[in-house]
Amino acid sequence: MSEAIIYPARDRTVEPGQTRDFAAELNAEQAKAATHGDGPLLIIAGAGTGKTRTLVYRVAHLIDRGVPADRILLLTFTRRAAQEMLARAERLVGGNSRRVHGGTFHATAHRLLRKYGPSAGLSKDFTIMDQGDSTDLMQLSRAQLGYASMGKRFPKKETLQYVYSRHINTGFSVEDIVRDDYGQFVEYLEDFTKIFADYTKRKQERNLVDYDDLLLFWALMLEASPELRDRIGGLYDHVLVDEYQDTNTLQARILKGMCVRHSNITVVGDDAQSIYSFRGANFRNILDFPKQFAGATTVTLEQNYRSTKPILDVTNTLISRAAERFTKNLRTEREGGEQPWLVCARDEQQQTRFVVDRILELHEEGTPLREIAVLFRAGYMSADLEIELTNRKIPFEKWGGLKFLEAAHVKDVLAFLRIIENPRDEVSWYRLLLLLPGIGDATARAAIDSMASAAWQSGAFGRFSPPPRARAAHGALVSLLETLRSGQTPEDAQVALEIANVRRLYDDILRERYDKPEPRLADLDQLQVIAAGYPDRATFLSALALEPPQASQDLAGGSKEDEDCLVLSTAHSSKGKEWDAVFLIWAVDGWFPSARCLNSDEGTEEERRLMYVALTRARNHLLVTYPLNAYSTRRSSDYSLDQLSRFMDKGVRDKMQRVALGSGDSPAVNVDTAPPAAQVLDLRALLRSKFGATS
DNA sequence: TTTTGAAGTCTCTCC
DNA sequence: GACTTCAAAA
Repeated sequence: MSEAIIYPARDRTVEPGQTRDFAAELNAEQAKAATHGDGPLLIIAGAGTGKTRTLVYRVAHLIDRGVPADRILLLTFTRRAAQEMLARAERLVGGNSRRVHGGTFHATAHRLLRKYGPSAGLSKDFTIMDQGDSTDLMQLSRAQLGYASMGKRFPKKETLQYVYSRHINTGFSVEDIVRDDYGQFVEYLEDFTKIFADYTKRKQERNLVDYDDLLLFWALMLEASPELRDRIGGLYDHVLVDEYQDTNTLQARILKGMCVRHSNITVVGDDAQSIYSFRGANFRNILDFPKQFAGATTVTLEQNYRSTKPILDVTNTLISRAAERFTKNLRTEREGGEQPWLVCARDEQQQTRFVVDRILELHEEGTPLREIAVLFRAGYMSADLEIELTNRKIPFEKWGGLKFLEAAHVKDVLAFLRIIENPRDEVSWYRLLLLLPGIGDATARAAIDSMASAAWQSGAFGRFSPPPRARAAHGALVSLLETLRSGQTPEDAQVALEIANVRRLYDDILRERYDKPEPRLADLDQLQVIAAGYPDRATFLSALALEPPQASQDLAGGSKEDEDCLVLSTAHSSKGKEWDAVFLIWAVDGWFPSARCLNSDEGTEEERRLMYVALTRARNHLLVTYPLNAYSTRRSSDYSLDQLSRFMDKGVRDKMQRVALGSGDSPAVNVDTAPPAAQVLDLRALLRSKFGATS
């Protein structure tokens, strides 16, 4: 399949001074959006309608028009999206576009806070906490106020963190959130407030900033200080926002503040693809845009360039069932092509085998592995598939659901670095003190209190006198910290060296704690490799919090850009991407949609949109599979594990070719019609592929 | 006060 | 099957 069919034309570079022929390279609606002048612009862009292309051309148009590149701010949802867009803009307008400021809301907030935070009473050397750290700190607040040992039904630290975060991001009152989502805890409403107050105080005292603070402080700088609003808002002449349907109220406030002077704001989104409500996103944000920004122009993109008609027929039908919809059905000129498959497998193993076999078949036919993706609702659902791919030596890369930085041993090592960076980092102190033999909760708290009363001087921990049984560990830690503090040689591998030093103490602890330490030690090796790529400790720690590596390959340090390898991804992480062939596995009711999202209509609707996102990633081949027997005892529950996802209703199924995989070596059977020869699978033949067969 | 072992709780999505 | 929490032992 040549790219020319997928896109109307390639992004074309134009010599300086030359005018770009938008009419030739974009369709009418795209061109209208790209060449829009000043003032608010809302682009409703359905899946595959050239949203990125339009945005990239708009950036090019602005630069052509004389807007300095570094006065354009491009906010995207993920780091990957930002990189892709800036790379394409560069191809279009040349290196000049590299000066466009781009990134996620959080990364941009971080950059601005480092620069302007001190003018707003924020210490310059604050530490960023990730969600796990916030949860740990919430636990400290919870315990401090004596709630840890209250009745069993007191909300857990995760619940507290969720309510807090939701409150900040949506602006809903704590009371409303608790009533709506955690009715059983209404009696503790006052306690929620008390804990949040303590949590907030701790963050300030310990110089810590959580994800929500990044956004909140950005908004507050704009709203509470006319001077800062002028300085920060004055940095940019144009603000462009991707995936606007996934922004929340707090982010809308930020945008309002950033554009208060010029109203040059462009947002792109698709309400049918809003899938981040758990993060406070509200797709009504996109509908309210014209209200928020008076005089907004709206452009709707409905011409799909990605998928074939049979695929679009399925996805259009799927989304037509949504309770509320604001975009129309998409149309395509890509007639013909393979009808999407709906494949029923006996069990997980058969599903896995089918997917792998079919992947090899596609690959034999000339589809590069990189053009094939397997999608699923949650990260763990690909476990069996990953094993099989490894056995068959098929290279793959997994997106989303990566827990590398959340792994306890990685966080442990980072905790050492963080207390060097920020001696007041209570979360890290507590974590690493508990690692030491002879130190438990009580001693750790005593040590922290002692340091706090000594104003967190660097020698404070050395002067703390631990109980006798912890004396050895205390001494070892003190000498390690001294080594780390004194080692200020400005070498390239400085952070990596620090990690090596930490590991002299930590590796033994790790071996002591885990039966199988090898994989964890290997993780730490990887961490050292990553660290070597950063100039200094502060940059390294901030980058890890804000831009966690997308795939495990990123972690190995080497870029695998060139390598042809299959993509496994959660449905969430697949957004914004497209592949020639897309498999969706585990299309089982209770799995996708996830059972825990089915209590509410909103939850169900969001799951439907999520499946829509997943299926609209496909250009030419779409295969949905579901095993009949999950035969695991993963969860005893009242929903049935062996039914096809409710979203694959009759109307959707009728537009697919339905196949039930036979048992053993017998060929697959089309359940709708007699099996035509073309659909019979030859599993044996596939085993002879170049990846080598299993026995 | 720390450690240890046993019972109990859920499983996601992401900056 | 991994992680948390609780209660009893050291």
